[in-house]
Order: sequence, then C-alpha cells, then structure tokens
Amino acid sequence: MRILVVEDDADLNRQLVTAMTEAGYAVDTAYDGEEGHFMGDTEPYDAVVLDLGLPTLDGLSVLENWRRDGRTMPVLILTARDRWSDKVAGIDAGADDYVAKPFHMEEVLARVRALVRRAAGHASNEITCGTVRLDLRAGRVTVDGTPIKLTSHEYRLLSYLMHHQGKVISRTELTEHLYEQDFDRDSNTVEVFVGRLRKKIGSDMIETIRGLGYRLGEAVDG
Amino acid sequence: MRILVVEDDADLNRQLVTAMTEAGYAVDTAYDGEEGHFMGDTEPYDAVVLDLGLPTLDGLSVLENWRRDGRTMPVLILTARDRWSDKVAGIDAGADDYVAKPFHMEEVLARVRALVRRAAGHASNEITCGTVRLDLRAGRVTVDGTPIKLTSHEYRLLSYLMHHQGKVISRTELTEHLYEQDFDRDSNTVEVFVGRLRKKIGSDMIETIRGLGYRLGEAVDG
DNA sequence: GAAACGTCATGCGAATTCTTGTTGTCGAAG
DNA sequence: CTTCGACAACAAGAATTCGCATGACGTTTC
Repeated sequence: MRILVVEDDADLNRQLVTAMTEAGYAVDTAYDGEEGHFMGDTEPYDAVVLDLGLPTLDGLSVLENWRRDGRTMPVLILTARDRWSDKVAGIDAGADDYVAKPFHMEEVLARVRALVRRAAGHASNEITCGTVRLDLRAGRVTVDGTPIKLTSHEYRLLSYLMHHQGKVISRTELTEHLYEQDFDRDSNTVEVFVGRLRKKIGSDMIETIRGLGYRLGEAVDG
Repeated sequence: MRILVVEDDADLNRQLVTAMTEAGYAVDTAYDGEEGHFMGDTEPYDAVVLDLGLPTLDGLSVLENWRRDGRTMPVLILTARDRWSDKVAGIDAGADDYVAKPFHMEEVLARVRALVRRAAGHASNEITCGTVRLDLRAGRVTVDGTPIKLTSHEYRLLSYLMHHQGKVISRTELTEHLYEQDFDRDSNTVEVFVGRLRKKIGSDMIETIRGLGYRLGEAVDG
C-alpha cells in the first residue's frame, strides 16, 4: 500500500511519515500544494493524507483538481478543529474523511486503515483468504492459526494482494504500490518476493497468470 | 436511495429523518440496537446512520454483527464529541465515517452523500455476451458461471471482441490491436487464437464472416 | 561486527506463442 | 452439378519468452 502525505509543517509531516511507515505503508511526501497535486496526479496512491492549509495551492483546490481529473483514490483531510464549515466543503469536494487538528496519531492511522480497506471493498479489519488471515490493525499474519513472520516488503506485498483478492495484479502495479517513488526497477525483485511469500504462506495461494500478473484467492463473482 | 437511521433520542431521530427525507432519501428508522440490527440485516440499505449509545444493544456491537454477517453497506456512526477512542474503535469495527454530537445537520447530510456516492462507484465493471462473462477489473472470464483459464493473448483477443460485440472485426484490426507496432505478420496467428478461444468459450460464440473477419454476439447494424 | 533484509544476476525449466503443413469448407464459375 | 480456387480451421513441432530458484552482494539494524 502506498500513501501520499501532503503537509507543510515539517514536524507534523515527519511524524506522519514515521507512523505510516511503521504501520507498513510505502509513504511519499509533499510539502506544498503544487507538489502534492502533481504527485497525486501522476502516481498511483492507495490513500492520501492532505492538509487543507498549504502554501502555493490550498488543500481544497488540490482535492478539487484531483477529482476533476478523475482521480478517485481515498483522501483524508486534516483541518483545524473549529472550522467545521471547511469539513463540509472538503467532503463535498470529494474528501472521504477528515481529522481535526490536533489529532491522535492512532486516529489518523485507524482512518487510513479504514479508507484503504474500504476502497478494496472490505468492511472489517481482518482479511482472510483460505487459511491465511491478515490482521490489519496489528499487522499480523497467521496461516492455519499459527502466526508467521514477514519482512516489511513481504507484508506489503501480501497486504496488497489480500486487499485485491481475486484480481489479477500486474507486476508493474505491484512495484508501483510496494515502492516509493524511486522506481527504476527493471529487475526481478517482485518475483523474488512472491517466491518468498509463497514459501511462507503456501505455494497454492498465489496463482501466476503468465504474461498478466499474479492473483490471490479463488473466484469471486461480483 | 434507502437510508436507515438508528437513534434512540426521539427528538434527534425525528430531525434526522426529516432532513434525510427532504434530501430525497427513502428513510427507515429504528429506536434501539436490536431493532436496528434486525432491520440492517434483513433490508438492503444504501447507507446507515447509527448512534453508538443505544438501548438493548450498543451501536458498536450492532456494527460488528453486521460486518460479521458480511453486510458491507456504508455506516455513519454518531458519537459523543470527546470520546475519540470510541471513534477509533468504531472505525476499526467497520464504520465508514462518524460525526461527533452535537453536530450540524448539514454535515451529516454531506457525509451521507459522500458515502452513498462512493459506494455507487464501487461496482465492478463487467461485460457479458450470452453465457460468457468477462470481469475487466479482476481479469477473469467465466462461461456458464464456471471460470476458465485464458492465456494473455487469448484474453486480449476476447476482451477486444467483447468490447466490440456485434461488429465485424477484420483480421488486420485484430492484429493491430493485439500486438504493438510490428504488425507485418503474414501468418495465421489470429486464426489460431480464434480457434483456441472457440475451444474454450464454445464455438458458437465467435462467428466467421468469410472474407471480412469475425463477429462476437448478435449482428448490430452500423 | 553480526544478523537480517533488500537487491541483483544467472541459468534452468516450462508455458506460451509462432510457424508450417494439411485438411476442410464455402462460394462462384463453368 | 461439378469443379476449382480461395479462405479458414486444425494439429503439432519449433522457437521464444517468461517465471522461478538460487546464491552472491550491498545496505541497514541492533
């Protein structure tokens, strides 16, 4: 899962990035509206944390531009506590959620979790696929009830696949969502991680669709 | 659009129902947890407004039960302003949004709008032709409900034909769309793939129009 | 400094795609 | 009605691409 954080306050920005990274996301960051707008328009994010008060281009405009351009990724906006009218405007501009400043980091994390899982069509914090169970909140994975240890990249990979069960995910899509911006990867890194994951959760879980990508889980009609 | 409001405070309940109705929704209402739980489990709502503090069964449990039962409709929870941990719990239990009491009615409306709008955009796009169904997002093909395996070229071919149902597609058009630039192929590759496809999805699906090309589905004038 | 993690390169094995050749079918002309 | 030519379907081997395991190397972490 790849997240974009747009926040001009350096301190807050760092805090957010740290928390998100620890939670297992790949995080990109921007410090003003224009930069943020550009990044959100050009890179595929699974969620965005967007401050409303930004230099060069305010958050609301950034959001409106994204929506006008057809970008549908979930957006969580950060706003001053007492400006409730801003919230309404933000939501009508296409925000999916908001948090009032100052906030508890845990709350932001919970909301981002919710946005990501909802975007994937899941309602609860536990995703299962066969005998594999993923606890999003704890970042824990069990197979047949026994917990297994995953490295951070392995976890991100599994998480992304779990969120998109039944779908064929191309290798490019995986690289884009697993890594942060520096993506000159023309190597077989993804394949290596798929291999390692298979070794840990069982090789039948992830199906290879030659020439197209990978798929986790059985047929889901919908 | 059909909305369920679960709120025990009679005054608030009435206000919510009035506002929702004026906004153009069909509104059902419940005054305690058990009633609300039952209604949400048995009727198809497009969104639910759920108070957390309820008699007979608290809102959080109602929500958890719904999610456990696989109900995925968007839920907006109402909570006391200062209990931020409740919010986190609610969100992790599967709430899609929350509003703190006391709230501005306008804000609740904006949020419900957002929820409904987002849920609507979640439909998976698929094309069908007779018994053949193609799920574009999942990259999956089923015939008579049973999934079939296609190689990447077969899939691309089918996809193109499905997108142009009823039209006669020439062989050159197919080669140009299945391959990148180098379409100086003077071979019968396309025919081979058509043959393989027919074998997998049934030979009646793709009709041969001698000298012109192929057609999937019924003829369409144009 | 050691262990864990992520990245990269190589070679093998296998699935897919391409080619070739033959058989089958349709349409029109004699 | 028959025959001929062109086009399409099928089959099977050849060629190529693609995916995977493995192990080495660089980097970070404790």
